[in-house]
Order: sequence, then structure tokens, then C-alpha cells
Amino acid sequence: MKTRVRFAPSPTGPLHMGGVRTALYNYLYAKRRGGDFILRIEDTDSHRFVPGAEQYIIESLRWCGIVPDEGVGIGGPHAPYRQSERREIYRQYAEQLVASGHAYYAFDSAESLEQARAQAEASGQTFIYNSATRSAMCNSLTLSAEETERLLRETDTWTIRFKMPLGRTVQMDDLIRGHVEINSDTLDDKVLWKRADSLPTYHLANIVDDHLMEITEVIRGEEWLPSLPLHYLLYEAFGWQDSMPRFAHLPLLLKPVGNGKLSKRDGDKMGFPVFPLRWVSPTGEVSRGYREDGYFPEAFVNMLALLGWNPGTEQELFSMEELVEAFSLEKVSKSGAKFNPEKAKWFNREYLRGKDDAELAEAFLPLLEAQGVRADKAFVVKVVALIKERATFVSDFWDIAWYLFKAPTEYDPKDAAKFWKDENPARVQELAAFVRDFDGAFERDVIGPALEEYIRSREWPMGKVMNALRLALTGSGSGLGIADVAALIGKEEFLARVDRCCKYA
RNA sequence: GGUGGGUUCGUAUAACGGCUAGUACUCAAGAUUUUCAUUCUUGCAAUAGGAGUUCGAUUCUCCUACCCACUACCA
Repeated sequence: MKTRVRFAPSPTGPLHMGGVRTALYNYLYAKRRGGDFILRIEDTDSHRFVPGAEQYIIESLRWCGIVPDEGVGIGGPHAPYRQSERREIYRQYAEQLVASGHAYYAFDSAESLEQARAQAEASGQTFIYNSATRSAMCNSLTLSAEETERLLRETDTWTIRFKMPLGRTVQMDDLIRGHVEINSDTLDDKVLWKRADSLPTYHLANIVDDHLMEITEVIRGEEWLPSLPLHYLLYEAFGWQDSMPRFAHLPLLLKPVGNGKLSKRDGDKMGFPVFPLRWVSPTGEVSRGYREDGYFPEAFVNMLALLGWNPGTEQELFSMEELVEAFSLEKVSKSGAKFNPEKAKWFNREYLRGKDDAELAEAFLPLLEAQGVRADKAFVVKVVALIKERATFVSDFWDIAWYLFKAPTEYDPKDAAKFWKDENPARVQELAAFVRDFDGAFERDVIGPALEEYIRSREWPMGKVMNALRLALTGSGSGLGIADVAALIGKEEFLARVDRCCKYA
């Protein structure tokens, strides 16, 4: 049987990086087994629907290189893939369950449920709508057939609840957690059909769609583990247990410090993105994204892949193809993974170094333009080659190498005090004179050694003079090698900068 | 409160029940370099606690502690 997995987010806001990881693991699992990855949108909660969220999800997956084989935005043999467009499908299944005695109509008002809960709480107990209490509630099991008929006909305020069996030990198997069992008496009669918007709840829609779409493995977040027994029982009630998918519940992504799962707040507080892409909420609130923060999608994906999974080898850098090749659910860990923003940066640094100079130059060009600099592409390629080992993001380039594009107009006071003193200004001027008369090629490996040789011949202290010269050329006492700077800015600019610095002082 | 899940250096993780508990990030020190960064080398640092099974337990069992999730007509 062909492997078919799905990622089924709810469009209630931007896709969290934990969600991206779930999508990624699904994708990797499918591709490893030559199967299909399906994107299904679970928008059965009309109240929490957020405009733009679905497009955001699609765009995020695209940016990460997680390409669905079927689903919203792509289509496929099981279309539509948006649950709100499948509402007619679910109704019959919900009623089938009522007909077979696995579910029933419930007419309890929100107030009466509230009251039941309050009452239970007052006596120190928790109200559970199940075999222990359902006989005292208002539903098709307690009402006469006629009354039920009447209510169904005359009102539209009914729900369908699953009739949780009494005294069952549900035996479950999870691909990551192994065997899990639970007594059904601790579970409640979950609502399968909501009166609120005439739609199924997650549980019903999810099971029906996974069945209809021939899903073979359900890989989802750990927060779903508590509802796994209900899902098992639902498959059983439908008589679908033979084709029931296997389940894998992924560990949660936790906040970098302290306890609890990673939330949007943590990102804001600690200065890292929680979302793949920048998101502007309908109320205008902005959340930063990995893409806009300058992360390469490959780095983001690589980092995410290793948060909760390991290849069993010491390899850390993986292309998507390599991830597909190496991925297996057996190597997914059980415990939650604290996200480490520093490691995320490390991954980006590694990927930045691996990029070729022309590509990086291309990415740098717009930033130069924003700084009002017009630069020749070939020149930028040379600059990038020199600085990429010093950067984490392309956006670091300007701060690292701005002085290769324009002359400094100010000089770091501390460095100036340290280096622009004693004989040094005079020495730098003498060096400039030497450079003026220098008729060798103005290249790194020619002018560099020439300068060194001159300094040595004059028996000046190498470090002090070089730093004074650096100050003149770059405005700072630290940075790129003098030979590189000199070669890149050229003889004329070299002389002009020394001249300007001397006058400035 | 109830139910379920989890627990190896600060973090991510490795270790068929068997070497001195490995690797990466971070941090520190040293080397290299004209400075900074890079690079290289070295170092710091962990099996939550307690019983049990076993010749031997990070690994299996139980108890305790702690953490997390769920406990909606949300997903």
C-alpha cells in the first residue's frame, strides 16, 4: 500500500515553527517511502478563522521546500481538501454513527452544561459527560423517540456526541511512544457535530477525511495523544479498524528557557522568530519571520529537522534530499525539545559559507542599493568571498564591509586614541608616499607583501603601523586584512583616504 | 483535581544490558593572524532521587519528585 500522510493545519493564524516541523516530518516520511504528502486545511471552526492564514501556510511550506503532492492549492483525487468545502460529506457519517448506536443527539444548552460542571466542581469533582452522567442529561438516550424527533425537527440547537463505551481498556500503539492504554471511563462523550456552525468537530472530520483520503500514517503533535483513544474508537465504530492509519505523536517544541511550549511571546521577548514568515495579523500586529530575518530556508529546515530527530550519525548538515534519505520515525525522540536560537544561527552561518559568491553577491546587491551604493557585480563577488566567513546573515555584510564601498568619514575615537599617535601618522603618510610611487600590480598578494616589507625595512612595529593604516582606510582598528582592503579599494582611493585621515586629525 | 506522556552536560542529542558516558551549539583558555573575525588545539559540563532484577543498569521494573500536554459545541 502506498504511503500517504497529511499535514492538516487549522487556519487560525500564522503557522508556528513547530507546525512547520510537523509538516516537514510528514513530508520526509512520505518521500522516504516513495509516498504522497497531502495538505489538508481543517477549517471547521468558523469562529477562529483568520483571513490570510491559509495562504500563509501554503507560502510557508513553499518557502521551506515542503511541496505537497495533493491538497489545497494543488488539487488531487480526493478534492476538495478544505474541510469547510466538505461539510456535506461529514453529516452522513455523523448520522451513521447515531444509527449504529455509537453516537446520539444531545440537546443540552450551554447553560445546563455549565451548571452541571459548576455543580460537580462544588463537590470537588470534575464533570465528565459520559456513561456516568449522560442518563441525567438531555439527549436522545434519555428522551422519548417522539420528543427527540420533535426537537430535531423544531430546533437546530442539537449536537451529536460520541457514546463513549463503558469499562473499555483502549489499547493503542504509537510509532514513537510504543504501547499506550487507557480506560474509557476517564474519557468523555466528545461532541462530533457542533450545533454552533453546523460543522463536524476536528475529531469527526479528521477521522472521516483520513479514511477517505486513504491516509496510512498520522504524524502529528503530542498534544493530540490524549484524543488518540477517541480516534481509535471512532475507527472502530465506523468499522474501519482494518484500514486505520498508524499514529506517531511528535514531541513538542519548548521555549528556550524556562518551561512550557514555545509561544509567540517567547520570540518577541528573546529576539528570535517563532514563525517561518513575517506575519501581520488582521489587527496590524507584526510577528517576525525566519525568512525576513535572513535565514536561508535550507538552514531553517535543517535546524528544524534536528530538533527532535537525529540521524544516528554525527552528520549535522543535511540537504532536503539527504534528510529524506536519512529520516525515520524510530529516531524521533519522545521528550520535548527546547529550541536553541544560537544553534539556529550556527546552521545559517554554515549554509552561508556553503553558498557560492555570485549567489550571495546577488542577494547583497539590493542591500547595497538601499545604502545608496552603486557597485559592480564582479566587485561585490570579490567582497563577498572575503567576508562571508565573518557573517551569519547576508544582512551582516554591510556592517562588515561598508568601508569597501565608501570612505569613512569618522574614526573610532578609542581606536584613534590607541593607534593614531606618536610617530604613526607620519609613518602612515610615508607609507602613502611609498604606495604612490609603487608601480607593481595593486593586488592583494603584491601590495600586501610590499607594505610589510617596507614597514620591516624601516623597523617600525608592524602591528601599530598596520592598525594606524587600517584606521585611516576603514575608520576602525579592527576588520579585514589591510592587503585585502587596499586591493579592493584601489590605489587612488587608498591615497585619498590616508590624505583625508591626516587632515581630519 | 483527573487522565496521559516525558526526564543523559546550560541546550540539542549519542551510547544491541558491558571500554574513561561520545558529538554539536554556547562558554573559557591557548595557538595562528598586522587588528577583528575565521581556523586549529585544549578545557568546563550530564545519566532527577530511591528501591528492585542482573555478574553488570543511562538502558528493564516499581516508587517518589519534577516538567509537559489534554481535560471546549478550539484545533
